[in-house]
Amino acid sequence: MPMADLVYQHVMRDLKTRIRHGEFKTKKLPDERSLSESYQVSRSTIKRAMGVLVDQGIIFKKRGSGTFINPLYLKDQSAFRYEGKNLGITDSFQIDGERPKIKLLDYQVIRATPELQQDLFLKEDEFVYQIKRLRSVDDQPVIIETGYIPIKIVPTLTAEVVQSSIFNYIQEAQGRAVNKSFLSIRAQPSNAEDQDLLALAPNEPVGVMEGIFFLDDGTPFEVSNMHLHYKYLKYGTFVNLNED
Amino acid sequence: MPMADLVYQHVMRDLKTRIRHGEFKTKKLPDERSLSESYQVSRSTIKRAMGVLVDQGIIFKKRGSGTFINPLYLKDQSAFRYEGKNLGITDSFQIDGERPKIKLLDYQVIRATPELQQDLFLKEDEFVYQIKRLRSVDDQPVIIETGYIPIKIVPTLTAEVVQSSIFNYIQEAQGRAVNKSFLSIRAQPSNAEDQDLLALAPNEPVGVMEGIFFLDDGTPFEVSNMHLHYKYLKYGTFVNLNED
DNA sequence: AAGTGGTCTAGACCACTAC
DNA sequence: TAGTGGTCTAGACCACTTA
Repeated sequence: MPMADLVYQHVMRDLKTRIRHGEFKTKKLPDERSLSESYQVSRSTIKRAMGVLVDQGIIFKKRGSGTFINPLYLKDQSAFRYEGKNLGITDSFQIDGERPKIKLLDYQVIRATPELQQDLFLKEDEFVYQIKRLRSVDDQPVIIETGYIPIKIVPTLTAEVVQSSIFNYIQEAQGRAVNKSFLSIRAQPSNAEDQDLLALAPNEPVGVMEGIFFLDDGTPFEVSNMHLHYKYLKYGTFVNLNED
Repeated sequence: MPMADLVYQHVMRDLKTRIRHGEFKTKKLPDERSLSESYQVSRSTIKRAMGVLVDQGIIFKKRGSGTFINPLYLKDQSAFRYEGKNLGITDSFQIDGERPKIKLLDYQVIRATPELQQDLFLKEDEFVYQIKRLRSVDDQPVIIETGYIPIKIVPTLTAEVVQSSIFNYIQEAQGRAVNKSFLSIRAQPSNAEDQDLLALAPNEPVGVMEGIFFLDDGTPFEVSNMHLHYKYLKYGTFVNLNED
């Protein structure tokens, strides 16, 4: 991450920190004009910073009254570990700031199935990498991930690269960033492999996340199927039922 | 719906229509300054309108180059049905267009627990309805839902209303709509009650969704805890991996 | 160098809430 | 009536892409 020192991002992060530290006991934030004054930035910038927190479900606003902290955020911040839109998925997956270890389970090139052809906009007889990996945090296996990437997009992929971050690799090698995805989330009973690799009891389930990841020019880059240890499937999101 | 005639929403909808009608064959939209001119609004307003479309995955921007239409949007708009809308939650819960049957399991008024006081912005000694319902589709039990609603918001609630749609009721009775929610989603092994009510085998899990629903003025309206039959827990969303 | 999107400002005016 | 968030403007300046 560039970690730019944009003003609104700085304000946003600072507010988040102050919220987490319980500074606003009344659950009410200072009004926008005061914040504009204290941060020495324009009110527009305050609004933008707050807008991110609203999208993340951390705060909400009541016109005429003020800005309030979402009680759920204070109650169970772990549910916000992925913070709505900013799900750190697959390559950039992080838990408590620590990058998971990766074990390569399988790595080969296969002919794209009809489904993959559709999802990745491939023609018949095009090929994809099939990459199966196990990610662990603190020796706790967390995700079994099977990814499919068209060889024509990353013809230079190697087994070595695949054991770290593919997203970083394509960013560095080609200057193209992965910045959007479509995700679908569900749950199901664990199968034998899940139980084996994720150290699950037979009655414990897995979360299933299927995603299509896009490059910044809109090209579908990867289809990924993930089985998550159920304790790590926690998705918090703010849903605005308007705006369409 | 108020369907306000906000400028940025008008621009947003107009752009979406023009995109759908294939007006921009080159996949490139006019630049922001031109649009500002042609719509006779400020560039900021153009940016805001476009921001909504970016969030919806319909367009994407490349600094220095321009604004482009996501090819996936033109090829398969159905994949873009978009978030909350199909989520189908609680009252508006729908599966394949069919409204589920509701069985009332429990209905009483209790003193708000400290946790509920916090989530619903209640003072001590305020009361809430506790409503436990089982929803079924085609005789298949799907959701065990326990909801908590402050009596002061809907003092006229009855057992009869509770067996259909509370959201519709408050909309009709008070003209207030539920239009925002914060949801947290996870999964866990089913307990005895889950297995009994949802007809689950011991190894089959439940999806757990906890939500706070807000009225259009920002008032927290309901806290809901749902146990879903795992086959009906499916959440799809667009994720922007930037901004954090 | 020209064009395009990104950030930020300073302020006007509106809509709603609380007292 | 005072306070708060919402919308919109007009414009400055920056960063990146393309040529």
